[in-house]
Amino acid sequence: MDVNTEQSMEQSILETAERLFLEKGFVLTSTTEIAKEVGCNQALVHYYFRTKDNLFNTIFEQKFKLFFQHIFDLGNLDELSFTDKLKHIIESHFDMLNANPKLPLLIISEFSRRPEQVGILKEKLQTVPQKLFEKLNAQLNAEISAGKIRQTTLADLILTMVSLNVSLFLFIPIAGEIASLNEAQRQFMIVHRREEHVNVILNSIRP
Amino acid sequence: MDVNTEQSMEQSILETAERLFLEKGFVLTSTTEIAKEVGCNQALVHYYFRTKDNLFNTIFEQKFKLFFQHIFDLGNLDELSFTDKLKHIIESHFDMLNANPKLPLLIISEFSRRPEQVGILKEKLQTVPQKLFEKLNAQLNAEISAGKIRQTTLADLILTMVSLNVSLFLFIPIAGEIASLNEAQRQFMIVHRREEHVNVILNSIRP
DNA sequence: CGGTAGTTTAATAGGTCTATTAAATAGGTG
DNA sequence: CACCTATTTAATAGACCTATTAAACTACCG
Repeated sequence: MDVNTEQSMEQSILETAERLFLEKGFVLTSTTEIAKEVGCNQALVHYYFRTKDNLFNTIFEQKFKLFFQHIFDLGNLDELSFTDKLKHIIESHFDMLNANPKLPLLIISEFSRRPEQVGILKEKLQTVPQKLFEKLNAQLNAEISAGKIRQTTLADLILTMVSLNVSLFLFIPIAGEIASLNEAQRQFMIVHRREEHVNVILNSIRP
Repeated sequence: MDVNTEQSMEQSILETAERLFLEKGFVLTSTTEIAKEVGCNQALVHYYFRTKDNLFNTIFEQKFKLFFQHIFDLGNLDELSFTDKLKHIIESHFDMLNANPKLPLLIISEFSRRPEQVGILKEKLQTVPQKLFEKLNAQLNAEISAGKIRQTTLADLILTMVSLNVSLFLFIPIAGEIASLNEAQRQFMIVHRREEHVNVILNSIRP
């Protein structure tokens, strides 16, 4: 088989399923529809993945990791000041979401509506880089002690960042439906808010 | 019929449907299940509301209004400074969400996943109090001109507020599942973040 | 060329869901 | 009581969904 030009059915199913799950969520995506989009028989989906839950978990283990672990993956720019590191983390987290704008809703809905099922992936997420958190935390506390940053915690800062970044991409479809944003307006909003999130957070930690 | 002690079936169906829609979303809630919880025949749900879509729209027109219009409903504390008004708006918005913690996910998922259906309610939301927005906006611009607040827009401030407040209640189920928060920890987090959201926003607008 | 393992399909069981229909029941009014 | 309207139920049509099974197809290997 020509591996370069023609992908395996298994791979096609995976990619189509990923796209559909992200677009419509777990419940509204049927194995029948996945098969139709791939152009294969519906039984083939079950041949490769046995159950719809399996297929979902196979795909989104990786997505969950992306979503949760990305935050600390680049806090190791050692030479930078805390503020510059923070700016970098915010922008990089924002960019990750911009590249995966439908990921937050999927993760939030699946966690909220089918916690038992998604909880299976829980232990695989526990690999949060504790080390990097501790290092950043130490640097933050040093700056607080030096009176350069107001009293706060790293957890609060991260929660604020994730809240701002995630919400933007959650709200864009609503804004699109209600305020009828066109593509240019949508793009402007994204660029503008990227800056604004940095401003808000950096301003908010001044003493 | 004893109206005081025994509600009508129609009312029971409405209340049960509201609870289930909020818990599990539109797709995962069936008219069969609503009927079972109410203790009536499934056809009765359709007798009163004809379709599941009707039932959903009947219930959530009011919820949508609550969600979108609450923001400006109390910006009319004329004597307060802009900063104090803003603090008041943030806290009041937060409290509304705390009283309806499952509302944000429902609204966001339904808008994102079934925009056609929910778009029907769009025009009913257009009644945003333009007047109050303009008044607040004028006051903000005055303070900016006076150099008391950094350059920003009211829309940005509101988006930031909604992002912070909404996200907290979106993330709590996830935090509960992953970090296994108990009820006391959950409550502490809510009280703490209510203060923090005010701090972040008010600090962030200093010049 | 025959066999064999892996892939794909057709067919279908068994379940649930929405919505409709016709029949049963209840409650009030003349 | 007889009637009438509004409510409630039982039954079911029709659609779709997940998962399984057995049969067909393909390609490679000896």
